[in-house]
Amino acid sequence: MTKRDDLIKTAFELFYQHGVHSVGINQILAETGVAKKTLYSHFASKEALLEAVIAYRDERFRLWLFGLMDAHTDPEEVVQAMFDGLDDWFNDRVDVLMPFQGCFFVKVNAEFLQHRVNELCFEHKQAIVDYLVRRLSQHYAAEAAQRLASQLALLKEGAIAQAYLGKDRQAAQVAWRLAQGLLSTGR
Amino acid sequence: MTKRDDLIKTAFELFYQHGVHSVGINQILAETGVAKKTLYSHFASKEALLEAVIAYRDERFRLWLFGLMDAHTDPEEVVQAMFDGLDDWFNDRVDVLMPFQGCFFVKVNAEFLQHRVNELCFEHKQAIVDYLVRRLSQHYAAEAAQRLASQLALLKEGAIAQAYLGKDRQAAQVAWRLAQGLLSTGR
DNA sequence: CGAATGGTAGACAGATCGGTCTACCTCTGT
DNA sequence: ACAGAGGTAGACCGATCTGTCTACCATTCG
Repeated sequence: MTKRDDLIKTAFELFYQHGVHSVGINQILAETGVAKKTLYSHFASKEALLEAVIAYRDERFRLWLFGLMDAHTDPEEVVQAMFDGLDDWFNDRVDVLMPFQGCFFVKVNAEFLQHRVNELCFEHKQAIVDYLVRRLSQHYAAEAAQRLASQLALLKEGAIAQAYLGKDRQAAQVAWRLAQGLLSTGR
Repeated sequence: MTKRDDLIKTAFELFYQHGVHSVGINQILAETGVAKKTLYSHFASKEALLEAVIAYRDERFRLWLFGLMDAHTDPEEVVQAMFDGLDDWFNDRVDVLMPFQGCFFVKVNAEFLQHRVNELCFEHKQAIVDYLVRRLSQHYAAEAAQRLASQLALLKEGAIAQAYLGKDRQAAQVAWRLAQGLLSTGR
């Protein structure tokens, strides 16, 4: 593992747990054992490091989630794979995502306003909606696929929020039950 | 308006928009025109001010939301009142809540870990679930009321998340459609 | 061998933070 | 008129922040 990767991974863990503004550069350096000059040779600023961290988490999360869903073709199974995955995440059965602390992008987004990172967080969420639309379009009309994707995204975000702040580790199952109603009735 | 109230209101607006750690005491003082000594005569620390801000927002939000829902008795109307209210909030038609910037409690919660304010944020969410259970218990069995409240809370949080980070101002209507399916089928 | 490269350790600068304290001003009640 | 209360303005303190810079060390390569 390169020092650059080590910095990104450690920064992610600290940002994820304590928030971006609560974590200092020196804390990240102490945790990794990397020298300050090395950090600033890889990243122009703390903000540049944060952007790399966002890209890192975005890639990890999407690869994990889409990997689960790619294994199915039936739309109900595709969607179930997502909520089953969320259930695993909420209950810390997914090593690659680190212990569950809510949605990293929601948390980062909460700390900034009219800032470049807000756009990056939005793009992550949008990429997941786009994937849902793409998969659902194989079995539904364009309009229905779009509507279903919006509804499923809402259920996914609701589940994450309830699992974290609401401390309901079974929120993914609640969301999945609601999603089943959607897929069967085609509301 | 007392200086104390002015401080709380201004601190809320700044914390809500930019995050707690991004806003300094001096910024709040400059905005209100209150002297630093006056602030520290009312609040022991920035953290104490934050706790007062949380209590302020909690009261305002609950009074607004419960006020809407208290006006109805039929469970479907009670729930519809909630999602109609959310729709008004997302589209800035509720002066008392300030321009929509997502859920204040979710944002504050994101900036702290194992901290007193996390508990306060949780209590706000719990108070709303408790209210839902109480209202639904008038027309449903205890178990069904509990299950419905969990589902509705998930839909509410999902709508807020989608409206803010997802930039979907119609998220409340999406959530309401899903809620209608719940109430009619009694799933 | 000896120069260059790329790392470490950490002092340092400049800004900003939360919080304290002094000095002054302006009302109010007697 | 005058004492006291409560406000303002802002200097000030120590801590901490991001980011720069110097000095040194280890490895590698000609």
